[in-house]
Amino acid sequence: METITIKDIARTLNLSTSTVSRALRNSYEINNETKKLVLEYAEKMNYRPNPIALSLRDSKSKSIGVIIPEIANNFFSQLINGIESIAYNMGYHVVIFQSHESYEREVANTNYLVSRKVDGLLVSLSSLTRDLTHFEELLEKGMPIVFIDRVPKNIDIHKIVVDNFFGSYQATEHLIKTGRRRIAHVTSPLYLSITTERLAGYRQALEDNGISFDESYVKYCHHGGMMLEENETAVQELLNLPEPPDAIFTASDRLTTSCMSVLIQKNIKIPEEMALLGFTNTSVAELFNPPLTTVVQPAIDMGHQATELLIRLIEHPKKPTIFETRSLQTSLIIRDSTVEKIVNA
Amino acid sequence: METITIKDIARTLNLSTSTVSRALRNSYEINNETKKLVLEYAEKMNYRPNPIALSLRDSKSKSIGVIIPEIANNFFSQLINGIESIAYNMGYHVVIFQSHESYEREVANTNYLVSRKVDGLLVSLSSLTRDLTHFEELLEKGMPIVFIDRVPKNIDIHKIVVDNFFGSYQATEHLIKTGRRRIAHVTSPLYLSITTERLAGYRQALEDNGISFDESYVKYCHHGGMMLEENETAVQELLNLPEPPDAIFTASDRLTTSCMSVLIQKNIKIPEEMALLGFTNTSVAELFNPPLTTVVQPAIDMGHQATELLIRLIEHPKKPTIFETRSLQTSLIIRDSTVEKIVNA
DNA sequence: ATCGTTATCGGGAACGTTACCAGAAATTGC
DNA sequence: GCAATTTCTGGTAACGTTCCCGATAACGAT
Repeated sequence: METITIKDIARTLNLSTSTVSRALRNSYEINNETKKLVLEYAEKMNYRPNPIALSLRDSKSKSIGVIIPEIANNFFSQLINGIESIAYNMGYHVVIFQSHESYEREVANTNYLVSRKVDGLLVSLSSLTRDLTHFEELLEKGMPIVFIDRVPKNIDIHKIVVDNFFGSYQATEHLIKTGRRRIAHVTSPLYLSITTERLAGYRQALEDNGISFDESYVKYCHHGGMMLEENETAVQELLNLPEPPDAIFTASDRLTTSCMSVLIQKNIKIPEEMALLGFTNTSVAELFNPPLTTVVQPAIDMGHQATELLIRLIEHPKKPTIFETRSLQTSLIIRDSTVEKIVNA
Repeated sequence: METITIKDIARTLNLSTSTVSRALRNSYEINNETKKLVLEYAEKMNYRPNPIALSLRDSKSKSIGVIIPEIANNFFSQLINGIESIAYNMGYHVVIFQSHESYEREVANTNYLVSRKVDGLLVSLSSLTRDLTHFEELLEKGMPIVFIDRVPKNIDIHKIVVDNFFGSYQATEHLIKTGRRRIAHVTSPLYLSITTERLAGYRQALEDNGISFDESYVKYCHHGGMMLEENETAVQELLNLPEPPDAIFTASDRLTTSCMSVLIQKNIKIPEEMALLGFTNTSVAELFNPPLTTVVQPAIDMGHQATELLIRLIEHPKKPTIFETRSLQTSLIIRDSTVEKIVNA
């Protein structure tokens, strides 16, 4: 039962490949009986067009490439689910690559996907990506790209983001309203847009509430929480401060869980000694000890929107003048890690 | 800066495509100066061979397909990381597809990957897959396939599994030794091999310790924990028993967290009223309330072994007589969800 | 000088598909 | 009844690459 081709059909049916091809595409210029003949035989033989041949011919592949830092992270895996559901419905396939927060792998993945003739790219930057020429070149060639969440700064691009400023503002405000004054912020490297935006929201919330911003309360982790030691020292440095914080606000998924892990390990009571609140999409935040107050991003919806936009760009390649930015809302889910429970005396 | 082909090189260098092709492959029958000329020009123009054309020609793609239930699950995302690292080093690319525990999507993904000419397949069955003809056909055609974890029963195949019997036995024994007698088992559908093996280990441990097996303590969840309601009723039915269990042993990742979620929701104290122990690879089990005792599978190593085996099968297509089964060990990590803490009086 | 070798290169086919260009047969119009 | 049109089908090139088969020249060897 080898795979059957148009040539095979043509041979057994005594037709030319052109005729078979057109019959299969239901072309108007083919006799109905011939069509029926071909279609039935193709059906019987379980004919499937060879996508490789099609790709080679049309240099397009009906597939979109996804480059993300890592899939073992609920935000990104939910994002992928959002991407897949739309792509699937619109007849596109999704090819996923992880950069593992490495610039080199991001570049390698990009090159490979391009040579594989993906029709478009969905990208969330690695935390170590500072140089963007690999994407800029593609953009100039006209490759449709939509960036998600971790988007480049200072380039005109299509992007799907959340209102990081507000999400961060709201979170910080919540901490202030629940009585915290010395709020630390553990975040990603400054050259990522999400970092500056979240930092700005945090800072604004502090200042709007009469708390002066203190740079020593801000820690930047370059590996996005992938290296526990980095996180550990960040937290330790915070604890060593003359006035250690009474709350930590973490800016990304990994950072949040690894900070919590460090706090537990150091036997610091949450929320009594230290409130904890973080950006994360973990599905099990309510199982944590204590259940974790989180800023969650609409990952699935972001995937939907990004994919819709990308496929629109692919199928209607217009003048690339208007770059679209869609900004979605985060939601703050309050649980026990920021609110002291009233213990019965 | 369009992509450059062998033809382009041939034209500008006044050579034939054959010569250029051979020069690039460093063939012996090409003059060293010509070689140098071609190689330097190719380098300068950043020539990259078109993998699509190569695939079409050789009907192989230097890529392997992965079909798993879902990536938003730590076991599978760790598995993927294991797969990727080996594949990457051996020059293969990895194409990931999710079945979302749906038989239809598993079949669709399989067909697509085959038409995309992947050189081999790594598969972990969906929980709703009972018919295996889509894989059996491929096997007969000689497609290299290695199954992982959720493997078919009653077929001769290559597979990487864990010693489910022992993992389960050990877990159940731990529950017994910590004083539990009425141990429930929440698991996947019976037609999955992991289900019967884990069930057998559970049963054996009970009987070896003088506890008779009671079918009413076993609940099968067909959607692998994807549907919370199914889980909820399972737990509720256990609680409604004349003698409700004092421990629940869950057999898979999703099942474990969703059971815990139900228990918390019903305000049942863990481990005092109910011990909980489950198969899961979640990286945050220690953050849970209480920290969760888990049976963890060596997911990354399983990915390594499966990929090594698969690539060996791809590159050395021998007689398919000897089917290899590699069985790895699980490890029981004891935390508070099964051990009552001594509370200060 | 003729022939077999060696070194070096080009031509063409093939992988599976579609699009363009023709051409034959059938049908229409007058 | 003949030209014009419609209806249907076939041939071929092209996408990028490799490989098989020849071809050409130079070079000794006989």
